Amino acid sequence: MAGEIVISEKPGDTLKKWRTIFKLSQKNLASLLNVKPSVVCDFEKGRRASPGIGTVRKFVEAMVEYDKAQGGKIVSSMFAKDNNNAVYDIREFNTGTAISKLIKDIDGEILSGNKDILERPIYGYTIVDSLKAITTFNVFGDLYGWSNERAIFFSGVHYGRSPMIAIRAHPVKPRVVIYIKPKTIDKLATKLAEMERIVLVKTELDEEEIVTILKKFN
Amino acid sequence: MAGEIVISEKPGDTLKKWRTIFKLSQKNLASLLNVKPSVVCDFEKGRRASPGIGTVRKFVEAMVEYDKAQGGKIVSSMFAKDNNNAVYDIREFNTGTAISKLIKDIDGEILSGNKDILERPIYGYTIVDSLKAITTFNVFGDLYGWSNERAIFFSGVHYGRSPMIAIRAHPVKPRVVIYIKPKTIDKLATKLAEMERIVLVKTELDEEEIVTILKKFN
DNA sequence: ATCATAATTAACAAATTGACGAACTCAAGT
DNA sequence: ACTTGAGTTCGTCAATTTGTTAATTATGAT
Repeated sequence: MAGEIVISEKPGDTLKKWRTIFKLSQKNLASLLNVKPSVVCDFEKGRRASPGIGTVRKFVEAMVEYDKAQGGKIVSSMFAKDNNNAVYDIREFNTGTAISKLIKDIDGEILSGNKDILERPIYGYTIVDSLKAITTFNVFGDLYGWSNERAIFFSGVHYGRSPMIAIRAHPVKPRVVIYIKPKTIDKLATKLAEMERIVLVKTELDEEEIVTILKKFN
Repeated sequence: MAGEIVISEKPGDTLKKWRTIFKLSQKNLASLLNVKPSVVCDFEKGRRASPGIGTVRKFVEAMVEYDKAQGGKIVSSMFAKDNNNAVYDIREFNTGTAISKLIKDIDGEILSGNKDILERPIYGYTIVDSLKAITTFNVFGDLYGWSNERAIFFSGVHYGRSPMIAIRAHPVKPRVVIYIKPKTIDKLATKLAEMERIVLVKTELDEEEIVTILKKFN
C-alpha cells in the first residue's frame, strides 16, 4: 500500500484507489486526517508532485485504523474475495496471548521453528483453507497494518510445502503457523519454518473445535 | 525497499542500511544523485523528517541503477545468498525481445496463460533452481527496480506448484515463467498462471542449451 | 602524530509542500 | 427546478524541504 503509492507514477491515483477500496469519501477521509476535503483532493489530483512520506504514512494509517475500528471488514474481505470463503475465521485479540499458551490449548505439537520465541505474545489469528486461499485471493493481500504478531492456521494441508512457500515469498510473516490435520509434513516445510524463524505447529483438532477454544481468548 | 523506507519509523536509518548494502559512500551516492554529500547525510540523520516520495524514488533508483551498471552484483547476491548458487544465469537485454520469439527459440511449449501478451517485450531473464531458490533466499528479494517485464526459468521442477505459489504470493511478478524439464505439471500451476495472467511455458532443453541460445539475444 | 577520507553539523536561499477557504462543476434525488 | 453531496480548482501563506557552502568531527591508515 505505502510502497505502491511511492512507486506509482501517479501517486494520487493510487491514493484514490485505496480510499475507494476502504469505501471512504474524501470528506470522511479528510476528517480522519483532521484536514479539509480539498486537501485530500489536491493530493489525489497530483497537485503536489512529491508528497512527503509522512503524508503518505498518515493516509495509510488513517485508512487502516478506520477499517480496524469498523471490525477490519476491508482487511478481512481481502482474504475472502468472491464470497468464496477461504477464511474460516479471523479475529484480533484485545490483549496479547503467549504463543505457548495457544499451542497448549489447541493441543498442538511443535514440528519445528525457533523455540525461543514461544513466550512472545500474538494478537490475533486467521484460519485459512490453504487451497482456496491460494486460488481465490492474493494470498495475504499486500496490506499495510497487518502485524506479524499473529498465528495463521491452515486447513486442507497435504504436505505443508505450499503454505510455507507462500509465506516465504511474502514480505509480512506470521509468528506461528499451525497446520490443521495435515496428511504428512514435508521436510522442506520444517526447514523453511526454521529459516523464517516461525514456529510450525500441527494439531489434530478440526476448525470448529479450534474456534471454540479460541473464543475464550481475549 | 521504497516501501520499507516509507514505513520505518526512522527512514534515515533504512536509507543508510540500503546505501551500505549497495556498498556506496555518502559521497558516491551523492554524486549519483548530483547533490552534495551533506544532503545524503541530512536524510540519513533524519534532519529532513519527511522527504518527498520523489526523493525516495530517486535514492532507490540511483542505487539500483548503479548496481545494474556494475553488473547487478548486489541484486544477484540477493538471489544467491551463501554462495549457494541457486541462480544459474541472470541477464538483462539491451532491447526488448518479444515473448513469442523467446518461446520459439528455446523450443518451448505454452501450457497456459494469456496469449494476448505474447508480442509484448521482455527485458531480461533469470534461470533459477527452484528448490535451491526457495531454500536459500528470500525468493525474489524485495527489490525495487525489478521489473516484471522479464522471464523466469525454473529448473528442478517437480509438479510446478511451488514456483507458481511463490510467484502468487509475491507482489512483483514476471511476465513469463518457463519450467525446464518438469516431471509433470500440476493443474494448480496452470490455473495460477491464468489467474496471474502469466504465460507458463515448458521446455525440454537444459540450462546450458538455453543460455547458449539466449546469448544471442540483445 | 599526521594526512586523507568519510561523516556530521550549521547557516542560509529558493522551491515546494501542507493546509485553508471560497468558488465551481457534476451528478442524483426529490 | 432546486437542493444536497461529492469532488475539483485555485489563490494564498506559513512551514518544510531541497540544495549549497563551509566548518567540524570521527575514523583509519601510514
